[in-house]
Amino acid sequence: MAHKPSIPKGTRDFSPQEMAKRNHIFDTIKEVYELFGFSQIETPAMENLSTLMGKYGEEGDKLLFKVINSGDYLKKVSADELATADSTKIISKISEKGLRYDLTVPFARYVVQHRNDIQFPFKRYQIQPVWRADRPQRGRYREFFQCDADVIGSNSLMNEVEIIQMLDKVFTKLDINVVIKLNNRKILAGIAESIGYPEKLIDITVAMDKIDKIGPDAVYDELRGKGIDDDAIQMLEPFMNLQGNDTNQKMNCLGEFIGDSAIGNRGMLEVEEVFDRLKAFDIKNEVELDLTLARGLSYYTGAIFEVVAKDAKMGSISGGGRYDDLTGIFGLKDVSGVGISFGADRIYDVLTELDKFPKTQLKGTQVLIVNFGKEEEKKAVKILTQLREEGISSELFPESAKMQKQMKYANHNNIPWVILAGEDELQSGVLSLKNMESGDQFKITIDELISKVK
RNA sequence: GUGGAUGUAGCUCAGUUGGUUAGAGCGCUGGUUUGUGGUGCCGGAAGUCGUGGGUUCGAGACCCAUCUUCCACCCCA
Repeated sequence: MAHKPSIPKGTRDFSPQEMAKRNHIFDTIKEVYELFGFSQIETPAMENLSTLMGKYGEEGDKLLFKVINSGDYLKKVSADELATADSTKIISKISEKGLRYDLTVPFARYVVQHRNDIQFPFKRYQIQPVWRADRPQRGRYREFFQCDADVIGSNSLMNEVEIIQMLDKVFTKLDINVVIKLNNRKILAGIAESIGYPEKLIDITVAMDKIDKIGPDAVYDELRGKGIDDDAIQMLEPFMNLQGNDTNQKMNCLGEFIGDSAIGNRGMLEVEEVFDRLKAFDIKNEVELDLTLARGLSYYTGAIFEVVAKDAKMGSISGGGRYDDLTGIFGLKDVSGVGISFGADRIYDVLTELDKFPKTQLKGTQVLIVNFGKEEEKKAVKILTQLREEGISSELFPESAKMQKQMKYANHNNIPWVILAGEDELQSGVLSLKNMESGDQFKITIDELISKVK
């Protein structure tokens, strides 16, 4: 090898062992989604750039991977334009496709495009990779999988409640202790309104969101930097300091604060209703009203969710919210949706850190038949076929290699049973079966073997 | 995108103020009287020291660039 081949920054290969673990995560999520009545769709890796641009804020546009046009892609660019070296201007001429940044926007596009075939409310789930041209770090990749579930075409807060149940169920099944954080964009809007800066909603919420990380003083500094005056900042203080999980206290404090804001009040009512409806269900994990939870995506309009693992240092491992008009941008008005996304790659990292992957061997080959040579192979093939017909994953070593090599192969691949069918066994008509874990070996007939391994 | 670290056998890492043929453990591989893996013993292969330049009589060590990974910021799953 002259130069070792490599893969692009922030992308990864997955080994068979890793795939077994990843599938454990995907299967768990899928199972819960289907249990709640969601059905699966897929959309292309590439979307038209016009579908993606402007949906994720200014930062998001920068993080989009653009796909350069095929053929002579510079043909449409004049020499003058090229000379300006203005990449933002030129990009629109040389690229009209981009890799999807998330699954929600492509879904909105899907809903609008197929509106006549869809029966609302439409509950779909989607498990596919997304791409972001971010700088990679731990738990942060340029290609990663999202596992989305959305209900579109229903305003009922029952959907929010179901989503919280699904979050709870998935993380309970995966054995990760989490805090499910809940907030509402309308409350945040009420706060911005009450301190006199309704137009600074995004700046205020982005700053508030960081309180856990950088502390109140740094948040106030950032707000000042955004042009919020000290009086307004002072008004924020009381509930910036509201910690813990006392929902009533938070709501009371909030009521006094944003009582005059119509939108704020609506947000409070929504949150109250969600908590109220939630009482009818047995939720295993903590559900916390977190008034500082903001979430960057600009399309959220109501409930917002975020899930954080209690026992691992990792950003959010799941997030979502309600968006009242995502399809509006694509020409379909007044269709509200609410959804969540599990970050499978981060969940993988958390499970690895906490050593929480199931210990029981994830299903692989159960039986290896040792290959003793041409003659014995004929009998071995029959046994192999019989085992497979019984639904037992089994393989015959493809060549009559040394016994040591074949045993090592079984060992390395965690194959629990090895069948020895050599000259002796063919004579006597019984097989030798070896348990690779205990090392025990005994004579057995094929039928006994099948019932034992099955 | 901004700032800071990192990169030596497949993996985890040693490598002294620049000085002969670059080391260990694990893994891999061969043997241990040829029908038995995972534990023992003996042997072996394996590295253009991330890549490309430069300084020097001499560079794995120093300088520059570039890439990767990691860390902080931004933002986020």
